[in-house]
Amino acid sequence: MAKATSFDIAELAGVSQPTVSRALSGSGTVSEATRKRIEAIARQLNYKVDKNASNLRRRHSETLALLLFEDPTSDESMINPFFLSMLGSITRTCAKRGYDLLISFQQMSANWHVDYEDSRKADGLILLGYGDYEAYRARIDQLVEQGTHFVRWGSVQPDQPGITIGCDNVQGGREATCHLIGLGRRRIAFLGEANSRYPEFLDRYRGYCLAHHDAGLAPPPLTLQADAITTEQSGQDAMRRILLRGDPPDAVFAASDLIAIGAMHALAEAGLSVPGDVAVVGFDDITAASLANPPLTTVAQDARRAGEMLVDTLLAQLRDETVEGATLPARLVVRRSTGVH
Amino acid sequence: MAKATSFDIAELAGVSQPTVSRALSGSGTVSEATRKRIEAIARQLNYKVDKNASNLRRRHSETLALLLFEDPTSDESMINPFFLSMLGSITRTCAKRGYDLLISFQQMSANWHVDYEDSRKADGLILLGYGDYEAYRARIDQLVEQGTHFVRWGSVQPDQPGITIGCDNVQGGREATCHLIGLGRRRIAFLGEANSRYPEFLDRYRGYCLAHHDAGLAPPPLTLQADAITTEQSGQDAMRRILLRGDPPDAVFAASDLIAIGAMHALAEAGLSVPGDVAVVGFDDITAASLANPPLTTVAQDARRAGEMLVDTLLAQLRDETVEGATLPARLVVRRSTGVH
DNA sequence: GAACGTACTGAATACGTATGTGGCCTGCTT
DNA sequence: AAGCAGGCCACATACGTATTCAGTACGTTC
Repeated sequence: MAKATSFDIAELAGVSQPTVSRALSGSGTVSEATRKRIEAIARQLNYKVDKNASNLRRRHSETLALLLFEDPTSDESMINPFFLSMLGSITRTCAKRGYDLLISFQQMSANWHVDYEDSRKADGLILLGYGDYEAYRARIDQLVEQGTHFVRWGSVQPDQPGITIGCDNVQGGREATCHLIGLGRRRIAFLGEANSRYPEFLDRYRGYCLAHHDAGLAPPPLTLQADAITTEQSGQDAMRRILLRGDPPDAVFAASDLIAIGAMHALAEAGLSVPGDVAVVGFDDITAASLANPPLTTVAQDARRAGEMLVDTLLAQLRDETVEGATLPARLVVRRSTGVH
Repeated sequence: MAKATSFDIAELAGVSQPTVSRALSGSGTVSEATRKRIEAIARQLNYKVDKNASNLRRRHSETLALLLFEDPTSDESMINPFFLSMLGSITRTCAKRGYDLLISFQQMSANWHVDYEDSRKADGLILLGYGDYEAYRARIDQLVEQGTHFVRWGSVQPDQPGITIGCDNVQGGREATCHLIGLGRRRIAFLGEANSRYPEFLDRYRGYCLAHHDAGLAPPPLTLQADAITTEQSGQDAMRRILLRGDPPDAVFAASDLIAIGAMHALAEAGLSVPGDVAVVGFDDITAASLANPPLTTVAQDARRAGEMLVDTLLAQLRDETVEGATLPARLVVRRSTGVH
């Protein structure tokens, strides 16, 4: 049986096709009686508006596209857990607003930027992805230039093109470090790239430095810092390197939970206890943080709120409202890895 | 600047619109010279085929929809980690095959079933969701009746409507339990609903019983079984209940990793060591399993393979090929929670 | 009773692409 | 020289909906 069209309904109802369209979209001025009749027939025929035809005519798709980039180096099956938790919030917010969500995991090398809005598959784009901002800056510039509607999750910087929403990584790093200082720790290591490739990490590192300053302490020495990307293995390696330098730290602030968990493994290897010898704080509050042993103190980003804001900001932009980026507060979640019950 | 259409290109190239369409779709008989010319102009105008118009005309959308249901009871922000890992594989496979992916997290109460294919937003559906099969059986029947194209991940049963792909939960449960028996454990608890609401859990329970039979042991007593759904809290509660019955087990086979991790917390509370006093095995091999302390022995489902099979089976179905469900093997991953290094 | 507003509906058309059909041209066969 | 095949292309049209415009019928007002 072929799919029912609005013409089929029109014929059965003894009206014209436009009347059917008006009756079902609710907006038109259609008498109550004919509307009831049309709706009944539509239900009976299991009629659904053809989205393609409708989108073509109305020139938008009621669909957003979520583009998740990854470092080309990361394991193919592995997705950053924090983004996954945001995914839930984004899909739910889209559903609430009546939008569909297209999803795509892109390597940054692919030229995703030419696709979704240009081909009218989506009305706007949500860009998600840690990482090497400079590497895709050119593509973002292109999006701005083309007038593509998009929002981005990431580190909020003053001179960025486009709309960016992110959490306050500086404040998060500051609170985490402040917490450790408050516990009497004075040799606090930082694990995570402290250069400009990962703006989030850089901000967290700056918060770490600021906390030292706040407390009137000397800036932490570079011997207490080691580069790591956000994998468990990388965190473990970084921790090992610091321990090899001798004179171990009494606390660790890791730029992500995965790094922190890797670091805890390295500490266990070295016979150091957590939090007895070394207190550990992570960042992100992924599921595994509360499941770790001991449960990991961490800085939580509000994934639900973040997803909502991304969607709602993008929708506002589609309505041609003036929108701007935002910074969400980070929240310290204290668990046993810093020795507090 | 308005978007370029195939007419614009046609005019600039001095040909008709159909020729542009044929040149760009590659299929038509267009001379090499004009094709090159058209392609150059298209690139210059940043032309992209309008998907809505194209889909309308061709009557399919090159898009699949992934519908993820959840128990209405589960926490809104929490998504089963195993499905998240499958998500990565599904999106990537879709991308490889040239399909887009729509995603939606549905409560089972919503009437998702009326939507995606009927409105031509997607050519087919992938249904993902643990859980109470009976509760949405009626909807699946309706999908079959309507001739909707879909595949489902779940427990493979003989009399099911539609195409189902799943992992061999019986074999997985059998191997896990066999592993524990091989370690000399004889009082092996099972955590997870052993009734029919969750067919996967039921299968794992059957594997657990079969392993006892294989080894010539008596069927395990019901005092060693406790119901749990797949959350950490529920696992912890279930383990506590069993411990309260006295005469603690020397091993635990949990129907999911989250349950197992909860159980380990309960064991730690009770002062029992893992694996010394009690060996623990989970199911799913979620990320947190390897991060747990001690790292959790578990039964891995091959998420990458599963995602590929779901997509490819669905695509074959769309090509009107005869397809059938399949069962993927499960693989035991031994870690320290069962005391083996 | 004429003029007019109101409430509803139908005819026509546009959205942008893909494809069936038929025509023109060139080059070749007999 | 007539016919024929094949390569290349244009014309016309279909896909299913949303919207503009114009019309009809009816009630209202003076």
